[in-house]
Amino acid sequence: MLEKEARLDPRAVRTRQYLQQAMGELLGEKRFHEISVQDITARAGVNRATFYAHFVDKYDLLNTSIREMYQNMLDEKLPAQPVFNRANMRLLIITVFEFLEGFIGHCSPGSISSEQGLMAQQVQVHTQTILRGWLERSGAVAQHELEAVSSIASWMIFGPIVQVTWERKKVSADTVAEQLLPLIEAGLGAYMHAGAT
Amino acid sequence: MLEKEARLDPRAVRTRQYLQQAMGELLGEKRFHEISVQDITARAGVNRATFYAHFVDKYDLLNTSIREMYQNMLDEKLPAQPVFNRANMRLLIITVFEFLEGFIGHCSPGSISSEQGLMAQQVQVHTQTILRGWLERSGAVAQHELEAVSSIASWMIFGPIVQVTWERKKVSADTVAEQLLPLIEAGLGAYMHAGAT
DNA sequence: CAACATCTGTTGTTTACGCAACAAGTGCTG
DNA sequence: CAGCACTTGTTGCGTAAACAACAGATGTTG
Repeated sequence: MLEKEARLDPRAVRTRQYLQQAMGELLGEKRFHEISVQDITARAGVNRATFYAHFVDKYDLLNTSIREMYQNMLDEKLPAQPVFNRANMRLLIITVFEFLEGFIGHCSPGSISSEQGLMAQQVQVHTQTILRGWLERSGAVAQHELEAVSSIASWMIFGPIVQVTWERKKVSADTVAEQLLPLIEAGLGAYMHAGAT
Repeated sequence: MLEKEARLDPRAVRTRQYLQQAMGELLGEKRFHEISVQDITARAGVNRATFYAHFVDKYDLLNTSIREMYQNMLDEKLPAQPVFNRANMRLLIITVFEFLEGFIGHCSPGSISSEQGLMAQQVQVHTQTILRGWLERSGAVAQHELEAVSSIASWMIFGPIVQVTWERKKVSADTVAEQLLPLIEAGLGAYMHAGAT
């Protein structure tokens, strides 16, 4: 992602950071449903009314945080203006895998907490949004097909990875990518850009 | 020190912390006279106009920071309401020694920078202020003698310690205290409280 | 020395945030 | 179920900080 268009007031930037950091700390101490907005703001040292100037509720805070962390990881691994091609799909698969593993990899098998469910959902939705952008940039899909194709593509990546991650199978991100790419190409190769980047 | 009487607005507390932390970082990178208020506020992420809402200039910031750090160390080592007695003088000597050593102990012998000079001055002045408070609490000194006695007492502690520290002699805080206490008692024993605490 | 770049100290205005309070909602307990 | 403690979402007001701009001061350079 390029430089933000409008510079945010440093105070607002800071406040959001405090709130997000507080949420992260509290999630390490108790379950999501046990955490109140009061807890978050007290931990962050921010007035509770200020919380509502930035987020609708604690779900909004969590979802936003997850999306931003995921997007930061994508920004690190992918080119600045990715198109829908094999190389970028590979990088995306690896990123999704590593991101999910980072969250789920620390739980006992079969245990799915509400925060993990929420987190997984955010990753899927955001992955779809990203793919939609890629497809639009490539111009290989008709406008009315964008939603369908991006949804299918995201689930082809997301579904198998979620299953592998939740079942705690010992596989590497590269292995997963090598297994998924041929299948994705078989189904969506028609929309793929032939060139690099 | 007991709980502050009026709760400071958390925003102001934070801003001061940022500024003080920025000063500390910059002092590790360049000399005091090379540091501008602009540098400090940029590092702290605080608007320059805000700096002047809290401090008169960069000297004020440095002096205040030194005094607060020193006072924090004193608060850790001394009882809540110290009186002018042998035990507390001993603790004070140890604290002064350790505080000065913490700043000066990392320089080459004979090298006295302007920040160290400023820092030493703050310690002497603050030590005198503290001793004045002790004497006043003990009631063993007439009002018109408070300044003189507290000044003498502070220099009897401060002077020898500064010399030892600057000359880089390898002595412990306890050793210095054992050497200074008899001399201080000989000179100021008449004002000392006999009891503990 | 004049010109210039940089910094300082200040000012008025705008913006984000702190605070106290309130009504309503939620969960727990006897 | 009623009572209670706690939380939520919101509001109006006051406060601290951000911002842009200005005049003056300071240090450097040709």
